[in-house]
Amino acid sequence: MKKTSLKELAEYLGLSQTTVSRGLADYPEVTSRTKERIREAARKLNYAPSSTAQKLVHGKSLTIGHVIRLSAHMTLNPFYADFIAGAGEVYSKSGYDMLISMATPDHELQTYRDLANSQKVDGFILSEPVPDDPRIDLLLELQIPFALHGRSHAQNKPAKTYNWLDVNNKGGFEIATSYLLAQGHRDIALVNGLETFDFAIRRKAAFLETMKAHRTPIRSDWLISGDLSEHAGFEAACRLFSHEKSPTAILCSSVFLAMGIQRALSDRGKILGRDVSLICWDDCLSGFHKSTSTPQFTSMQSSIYAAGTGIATLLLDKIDTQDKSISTQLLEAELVLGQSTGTGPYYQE
Amino acid sequence: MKKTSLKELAEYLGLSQTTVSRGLADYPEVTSRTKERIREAARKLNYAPSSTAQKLVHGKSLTIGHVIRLSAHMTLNPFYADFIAGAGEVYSKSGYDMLISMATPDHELQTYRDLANSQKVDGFILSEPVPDDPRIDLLLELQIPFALHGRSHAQNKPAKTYNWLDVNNKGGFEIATSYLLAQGHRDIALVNGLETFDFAIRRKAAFLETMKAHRTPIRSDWLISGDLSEHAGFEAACRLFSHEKSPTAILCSSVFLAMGIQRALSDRGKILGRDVSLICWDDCLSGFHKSTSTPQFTSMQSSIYAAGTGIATLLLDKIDTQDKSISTQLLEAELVLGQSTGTGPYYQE
DNA sequence: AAGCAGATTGAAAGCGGTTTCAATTTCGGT
DNA sequence: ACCGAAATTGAAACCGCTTTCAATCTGCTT
Repeated sequence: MKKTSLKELAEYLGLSQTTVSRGLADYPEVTSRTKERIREAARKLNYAPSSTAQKLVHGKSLTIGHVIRLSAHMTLNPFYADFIAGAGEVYSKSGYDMLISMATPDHELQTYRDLANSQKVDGFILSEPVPDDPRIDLLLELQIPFALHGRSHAQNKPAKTYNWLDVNNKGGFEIATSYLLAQGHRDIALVNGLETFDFAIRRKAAFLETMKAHRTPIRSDWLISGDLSEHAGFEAACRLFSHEKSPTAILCSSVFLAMGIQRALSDRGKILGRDVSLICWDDCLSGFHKSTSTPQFTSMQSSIYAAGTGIATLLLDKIDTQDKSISTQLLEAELVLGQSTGTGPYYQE
Repeated sequence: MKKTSLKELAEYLGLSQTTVSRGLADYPEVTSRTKERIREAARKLNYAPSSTAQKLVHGKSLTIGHVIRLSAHMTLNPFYADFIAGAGEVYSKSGYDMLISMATPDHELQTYRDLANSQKVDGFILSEPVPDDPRIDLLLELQIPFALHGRSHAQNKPAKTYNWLDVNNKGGFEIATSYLLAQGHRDIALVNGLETFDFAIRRKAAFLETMKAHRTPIRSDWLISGDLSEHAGFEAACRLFSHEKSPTAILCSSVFLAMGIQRALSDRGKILGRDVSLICWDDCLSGFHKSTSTPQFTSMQSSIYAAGTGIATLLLDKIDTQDKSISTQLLEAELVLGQSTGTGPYYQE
């Protein structure tokens, strides 16, 4: 099956390229009879317009770029798959394509620059923001549409103006902390992500503020931050339970951490929900937990797939309508009770 | 910062488009002095060639397509992130882009067809093959280069000829089964993936054959297959340990299954490595386990990241050299001893 | 039958580059 | 000072499509 060009198709039909092009694009001035002829010939000759040529004419790439930062350890956030799936869904429905590019941290900004300048993409979705994220300044300067998944905490600068969609990390951890307090826990530890990331900063702030509001003391060695891996969770729990005094409840930032914590507790003969309570943030990695009756972990749930569809919709809307205004969107996380929480020593009806 | 076209750049320099184009492409016939002038002006005016225009003239898209099948449950294989990271690494080094498209099962073939006909991609990487995978026939017919991650078991047809890269599932499970037998286990259960997938078929065959070769009986209700999720692992283990007679060792197809199995055993007060042995297939989801001293699970390890780089390299080589011959590559999985295995009742020095 | 509006059709000009091929310039040799 | 070869440069064609604008073809009015 060979590829046919518009020219060949037109010659075959004895028509001009103009008419054939218009016929396929369903222009009103082409008779429906000839339209039918054209469509049939196109099918027969297996014709499909070259998207490259179309892009050139229209001056748009109909492509959205996602640049994935490969850290030094080549580690990649497994949730990214879900996020991309959500965004990709939206793209295909709107006739857009998704271009994914890997970049090591030192090439990252240049990658954005190249993609924008060569006009390979009409816009970007950014993930994993850090405070004062330099990508924001760059893309504002390049004047290319973009939307950020999360927010970038700006320190001494005027408020940035850019599109973002974030989950309410602060509100979520306020709810979680309050819940643990209400269940009679006072000795609560935090096992968080690296505080170079915006989400970790917000979650920690929520935890500290809520504890303070309840006049509950916090032990600084119970504030742990690190990778969001099973191993890091295991190590953190080992540290938390190596002294005589240990927490009765833990708040952690990922299901992977939660699994590691559970393993460490198991090793010590402690049972989650009975001896120690645990609430974890759960980005709902699909396929991980299907319709269990009661979930293993009590968690703050938010679908990262939904975040993907939401942010893609937001960006495409900005691009299609040429709307220069800024949109932001905050998704709420939901407290879902599982088997990992129970009442603490200070509980009262 | 506005975009500049070649024409504008040429006018600014007082040169022809031809010379400027050649200067930027580092043609030998342009004096190094003018080359320098051109490069500087390009930098100053922020010029970068339009990749669309370049693609049109070269007739190639320099893009590889990955079509991701979204199952009915919108569930996505989390390992895919790693696989893509590996492939993406190779692409960026070779100047290729990666186009990712989501497709529901009923639109899947059409998605491939559209991408190929509109010449958006120069080739495809296929994942998650099923027996007699229809995508293979389609792409062979469309005459577009592609490579399959895995293999497609053909039933009553002549041997397919296509490029593939697979991990040695059969060899891996033979090693794992033999190891369990050598450690004195006889009552071994298999918790496998869905047998609609090629890898699951091969692993089951390896298990059955190895058991048979050792004249060890197999209980059909100890052959379980299902999703590769934590939950499925939990359920499978619950089933395996609900009768008086239960296995002393388990072979399972994913770390997620392993975690679910461990949880179910924990609930029953059984300890992995002491009461029950477990070997799991581990695709080495990055960030999941960083340099632990002794790994939690004994496993057959194979890096899916490496599979991504390998298959991308294979495909790009075929495309760049126009080589029509077929290449195949089999990666070996490695048995890595962890804490989840110990000797069984029939063990002897 | 002439005149004209309205309906179809097509030639040609881009879109932004690369490349062929011809034209011009430079330079060494005599 | 003159000639030809080598080095440099540029005009124009082309990649495959869309769209402007002019040309042709209808059918209807008077």
